[in-house]
Amino acid sequence: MIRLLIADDEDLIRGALTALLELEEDLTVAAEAATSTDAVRLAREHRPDIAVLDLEMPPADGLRAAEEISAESAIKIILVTRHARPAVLRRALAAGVQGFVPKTTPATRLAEIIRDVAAGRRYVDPDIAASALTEDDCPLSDRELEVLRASRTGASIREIAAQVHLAPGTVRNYLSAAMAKLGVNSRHAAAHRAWEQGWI
Amino acid sequence: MIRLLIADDEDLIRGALTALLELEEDLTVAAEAATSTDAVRLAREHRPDIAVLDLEMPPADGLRAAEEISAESAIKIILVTRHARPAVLRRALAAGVQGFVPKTTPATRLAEIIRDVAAGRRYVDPDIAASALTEDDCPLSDRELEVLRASRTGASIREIAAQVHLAPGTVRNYLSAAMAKLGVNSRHAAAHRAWEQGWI
DNA sequence: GTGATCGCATGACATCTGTCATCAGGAGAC
DNA sequence: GTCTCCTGATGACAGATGTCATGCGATCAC
Repeated sequence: MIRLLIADDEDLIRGALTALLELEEDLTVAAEAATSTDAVRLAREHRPDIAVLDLEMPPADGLRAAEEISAESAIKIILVTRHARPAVLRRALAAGVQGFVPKTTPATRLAEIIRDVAAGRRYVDPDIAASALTEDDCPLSDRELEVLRASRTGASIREIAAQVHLAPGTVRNYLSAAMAKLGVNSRHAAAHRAWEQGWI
Repeated sequence: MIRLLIADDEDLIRGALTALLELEEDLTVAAEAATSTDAVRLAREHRPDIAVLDLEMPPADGLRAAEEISAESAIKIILVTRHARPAVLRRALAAGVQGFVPKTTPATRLAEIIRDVAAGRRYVDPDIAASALTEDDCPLSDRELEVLRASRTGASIREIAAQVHLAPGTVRNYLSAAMAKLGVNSRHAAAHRAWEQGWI
């Protein structure tokens, strides 16, 4: 019997996933978590074989939870995400996850993937993997990503500067560099583009 | 037996919901749709008792599908959404839906809600309904919403003007008015705020 | 040591944005 | 008819933003 931890912030989805997986003879849901912190705690308490984590989960995202769980245990991790971009996959693999499943995967496949991972194999969505190999990597530096992230809410240069503890002029330089790299001419367009690509 | 149409663009979620609902003795899933256009078509073909539609669904959103379905048939509609804001609820009720269910609803409740709606009652998430009654309505005019919508991707005034077929100066006026109403001082912050509120 | 590179900052300049006052043409109200 | 709204448009102005050249210190290779 493969024991699972299911983590998703949306009760409806989490419950539906649990129902789906409990239909399988060899799978059982040992615990459910609605937040990334709960996921880490419940993984520690219940020691499931596999943790199925949603990527989009407050307060820290599922990636952070995945890092923590795999750092302190041998629990295998399958990351489920709506925002399946090559960049996200890269980050997920770096965090030590064994499975990467976009929400566009047919529901019937999920149980098979779980069994695969339980058997020690890895699973990565083939489409995403293919794009990850061909697509360009993120050309932005850490600082550039940081200021772009801060500008997503429409903040002014001054506000961004305060947030990242830099001089306003410096912020403008980073934004300018990012805009040039992304081929746009406003930081808002740059932030939008970077978000689309899964870079921030 | 209550016959259902399930529409959600994410295969995994749709399949999980189907599994969840098929567990109930008196419910059966007659059709599944992955797009809003498919939802309309399958509703016409299969004549389910109730259509369970995800709000966030390409190409037109679930609201549009809900309008079309309820315009041409007596099929009852339950709208499921991640982005449950009072403004969205208002629009949903105007579109003629019988049930409004945020994805934070416990999975165990969904079947009960479906039975309620099938019995001719309405269901609206109580929290959202309460906020809808107390919270301020959207203060923005149609034009203001239109230009804000167009500015979400970080477009320049000139690009927005081209999109909405107005003079650049006029666009600036509308944006300025919207910014004043929302208490911010950049159109990007205004667009972000309006999006947060579910107005665009 | 020297030199190269990198991260952070500054200042000058042209352009874009946001604000505001104003105007022209319709649509209704009376 | 006149008067009043409303939508769309224009122009002027201040301030914010994007671009670019430059400076300064720390680090690293040699």
